[in-house]
Amino acid sequence: MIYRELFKEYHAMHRPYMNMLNELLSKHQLFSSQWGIMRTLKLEGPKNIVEIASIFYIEKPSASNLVRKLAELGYVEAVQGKDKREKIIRLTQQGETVFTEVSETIDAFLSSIVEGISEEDQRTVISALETIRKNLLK
Amino acid sequence: MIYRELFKEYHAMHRPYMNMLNELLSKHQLFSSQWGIMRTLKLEGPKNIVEIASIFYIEKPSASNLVRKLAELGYVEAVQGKDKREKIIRLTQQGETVFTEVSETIDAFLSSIVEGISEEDQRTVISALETIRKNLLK
DNA sequence: TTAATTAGTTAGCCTAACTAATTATTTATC
DNA sequence: GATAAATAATTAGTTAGGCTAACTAATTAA
Repeated sequence: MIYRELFKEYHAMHRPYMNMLNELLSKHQLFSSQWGIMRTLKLEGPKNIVEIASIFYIEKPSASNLVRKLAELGYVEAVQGKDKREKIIRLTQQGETVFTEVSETIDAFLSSIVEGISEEDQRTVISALETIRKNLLK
Repeated sequence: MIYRELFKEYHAMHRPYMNMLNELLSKHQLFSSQWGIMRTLKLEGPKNIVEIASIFYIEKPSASNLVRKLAELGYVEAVQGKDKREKIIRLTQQGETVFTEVSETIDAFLSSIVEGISEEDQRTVISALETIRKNLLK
């Protein structure tokens, strides 16, 4: 029954975490969902809408909307692929610059909130969360 | 930089988890936020709106709304305290019954998704999440 | 007694998701 | 090669689940 406590603590930390994350991102007119997309585009390269939806386990219209907002901010742009229906989304130059800036803020924030957790324990957490996700998807 | 991976995995599992949880709860017209309140009232006894807001790190109007919806479902009721402004919220008889029923479903679900994670590792995760929450709140 | 505080609600806003239906294009089938 | 089926993306409309500002009613402090 220890898992009860696990998910209780999970829910307890979620809102304070999201609130703080969004507060930090708001200085750049960003929200966590949009930031997630920027991070993915930076680390994994350009992606189309279907790919973005699948990476974040959201529906296409949700992904499409988030990308539209990022494009309005000037942080991403679409290039047409071979397939004329497809929009390949990538960071703009401005997006790259903002990413670098925000990345520092977020890194400082994240490293501050894991203070007191050993690297070994962090690895255990990663592996546990991964197991949970995989159990959910099967 | 291992914390980057930790929060990446955190976000990756969050949506599949919430989707499944809400799907299970929907059979009883419940959502995860409402379920959280029912669980708290069951395990910790009656609470007023301010206490509920503080436990879930949400604002008073948000707590008030969630309680109103639970009351409309007939799962909770308010009794007046000594202070006439105060509403002390508790589970109704129907709420108790539903809690027991749903609890079984949710327990089965949660235990299925932690399959493959040792109890020791689960304790490590709990302790890590708790550390993060406390770092966030200081 | 009056001012400040507190509990709760109402109204209106926003993010972040969803489904259903539509358009444009590509791929598969006959 | 024509047509049917599938796919990429969008539009329109809905919802949960938060938020702030402003309010009423009751309590506490000055």
